[in-house]
Amino acid sequence: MDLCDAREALKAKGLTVTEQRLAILQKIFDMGCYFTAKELHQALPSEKRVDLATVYRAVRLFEREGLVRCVGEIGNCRYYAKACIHNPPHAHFRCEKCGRLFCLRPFNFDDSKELISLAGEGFEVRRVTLMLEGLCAKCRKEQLINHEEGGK
Amino acid sequence: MDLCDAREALKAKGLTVTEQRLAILQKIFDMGCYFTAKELHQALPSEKRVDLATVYRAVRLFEREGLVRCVGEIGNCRYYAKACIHNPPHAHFRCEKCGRLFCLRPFNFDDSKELISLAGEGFEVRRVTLMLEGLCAKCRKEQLINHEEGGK
DNA sequence: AATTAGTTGCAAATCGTTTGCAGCTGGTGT
DNA sequence: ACACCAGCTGCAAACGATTTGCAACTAATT
Repeated sequence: MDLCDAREALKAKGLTVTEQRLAILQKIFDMGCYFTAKELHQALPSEKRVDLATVYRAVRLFEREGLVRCVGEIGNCRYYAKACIHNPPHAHFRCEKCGRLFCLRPFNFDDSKELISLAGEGFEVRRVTLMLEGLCAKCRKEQLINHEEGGK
Repeated sequence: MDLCDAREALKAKGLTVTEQRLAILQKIFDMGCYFTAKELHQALPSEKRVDLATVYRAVRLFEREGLVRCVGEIGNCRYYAKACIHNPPHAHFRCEKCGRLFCLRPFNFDDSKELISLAGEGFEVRRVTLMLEGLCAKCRKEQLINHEEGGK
């Protein structure tokens, strides 16, 4: 199943359809690669007055239902992405300098036997989070330039 | 360098040697696979009266200096491990049921060209965090048993 | 339309972590 | 041994993301 219509998705999961959930889920479908609960909340039209707590509750619910998945935790804040065949699991790169998060080329979850086999016998792997950290190309270049200038 | 003596390690890094840092770093060397700042704080002898804030500051400092590394963030809390050749980077598994964290067999950071190559040209990868999540063997077994009983 | 289980908004609570600040201490030069 | 000062520490308060209690509201069912 790979629904892009919020109402259909909620119904398919047997969830109560409310205005707030529709707005939140539709926004999730419209969002780019990843988002935080706060970004989601801010992206919602303010006249709808969806409470931040409601956004958190909805995201948690959608995560349990497999409509959304957590792609990483940075600082004390969680990043989510819509879970659908158009957005397969993939690694992320976080720049220590500018803080930006980059989506990397997908690693195939099912084929990545090697990653999953890291877990021992009897373990059930439901999620793999792969986060790389360091300097992005832009910040690395800037740092090199600064070093040169400083070294003169 | 792979020091196991707290005082030597601090000196080698050019850091001020204080009673508190000695106690904290020595405890880190004595700790098992991973620890949180709070666990570290609680593990310290209470008569020393090392403040929790001091522990946080020390851990952050040690991380910057490469004595310690962050192995993952779960919920809003960070897990650290001592960084030394006896404790090479390795994946972790977190059980969704019991919350336990397991150390998995190490993946070789230097050899894992494949993981690092996920980042694009020009990116500098300084850290790789690989976290698997799901059910540990014990919780999985318990769940199977419960399902059987429930299905009778 | 009545019922009810589930949902929402609001405010307050949590929890890990960070920070401001005044007092203390380690390391250096005398 | 002494004085000095940058850097640490303890304390309490601040912070930011997330969760929760509760009373009012609403979707789905009868």
